[in-house]
Amino acid sequence: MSSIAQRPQRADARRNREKILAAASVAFAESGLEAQVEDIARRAGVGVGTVYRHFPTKEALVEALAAEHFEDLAAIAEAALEEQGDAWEVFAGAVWRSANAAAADVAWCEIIGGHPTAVQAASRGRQRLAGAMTTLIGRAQAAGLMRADATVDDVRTIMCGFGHVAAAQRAGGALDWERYLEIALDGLRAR
Amino acid sequence: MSSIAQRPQRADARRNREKILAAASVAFAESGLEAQVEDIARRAGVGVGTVYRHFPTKEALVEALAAEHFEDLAAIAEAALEEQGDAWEVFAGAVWRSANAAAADVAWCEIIGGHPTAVQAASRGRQRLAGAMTTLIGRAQAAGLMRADATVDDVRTIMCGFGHVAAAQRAGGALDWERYLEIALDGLRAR
DNA sequence: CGTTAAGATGAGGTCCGGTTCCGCTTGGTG
DNA sequence: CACCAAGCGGAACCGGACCTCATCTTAACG
Repeated sequence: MSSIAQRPQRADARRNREKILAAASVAFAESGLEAQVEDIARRAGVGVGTVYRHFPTKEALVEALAAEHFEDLAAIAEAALEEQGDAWEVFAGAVWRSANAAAADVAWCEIIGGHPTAVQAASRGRQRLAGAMTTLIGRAQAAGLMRADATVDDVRTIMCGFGHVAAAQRAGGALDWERYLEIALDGLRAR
Repeated sequence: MSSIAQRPQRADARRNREKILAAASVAFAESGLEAQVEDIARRAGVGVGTVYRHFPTKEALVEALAAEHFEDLAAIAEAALEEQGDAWEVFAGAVWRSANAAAADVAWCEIIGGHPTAVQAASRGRQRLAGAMTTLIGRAQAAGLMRADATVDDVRTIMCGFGHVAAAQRAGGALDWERYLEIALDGLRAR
């Protein structure tokens, strides 16, 4: 059973996998999750067949990138755990940093906004993110700076709205995601 | 030139137009704007060709319904203009009523959320809505109950987020649009 | 009741985008 | 260097959704 010690992946294959991931990242950032597989292949300089050799389905590609993004968000939140000072500012800073990271990337906005495919996957990063956020929220509440009934889900909900506002803004709507966050975070503050 | 006084539209045609509009309304409410033309035709009890006779394109159908929805929202806001009492409560009440009207209708959420097609159209209703909202906001600010820098665009932004949160909620996410609105509106309140 | 043009129909055209598949290429190994 | 399986390419396939059109139906009017 455990004789799966096959010959390791060929070097060019490993390289192609990376190229595809990078190309997909760019394409999705520009065009959102409806970017086309053929476009991704072209950017990566490979044929569509190669993309499908590495990722059985377009959805798998999306999941891989979504997982990556959630890991990034988790890293931001975990870094905030180390910060000293006003607990509200630490929390809000983490949210702002997350938003800034995501805002320029259409697909990232869609993922945060709750795109069905992305919601399933990325459980590991999402859990790390939720864990760190819970702590940040707890501290801000303990300091009396955040409304006592706030939960991680509230933050998730706000970030869902954020994702779509940012996406709509990039699509040309006269919206402003920074303003959105300002208001929404104010709504989480203690009165 | 002005001899366009053709024979009036046939009675069955007028009836069919209404049936199509009603069917589309239901289908879109259930499945969102990606509901299929064939499904709409089936619900209306007509052939697809008939749908296309009345609406040159699916987009035209969406626009017609979007316009209707914005008129409804405008009516809600204008009704609020007549209300007496706490200016903040009047404003918030109008927003809550709008949200309640839209929340059960997937397409309505998508439209409010800033669906590209819908944004173009419906200019008349949107203007009425914006006008009434501006007055409501002004009154609440004059009473010192709303943050002084709030604008109609802020409300639009919040409602964009709302639309998507509500849509995501219907799609199964563990989100809660009522909680969302509670927080967002709190963010608009004067401190 | 006959005539006519508006209206209805729905099978099929067309386009689009994900996925497959088979013949060719190539890195790795003996 | 010879060999071969892993890997690659991209034309073809396929399903799904919007839309068209040639043919049939019927409301309206004299």
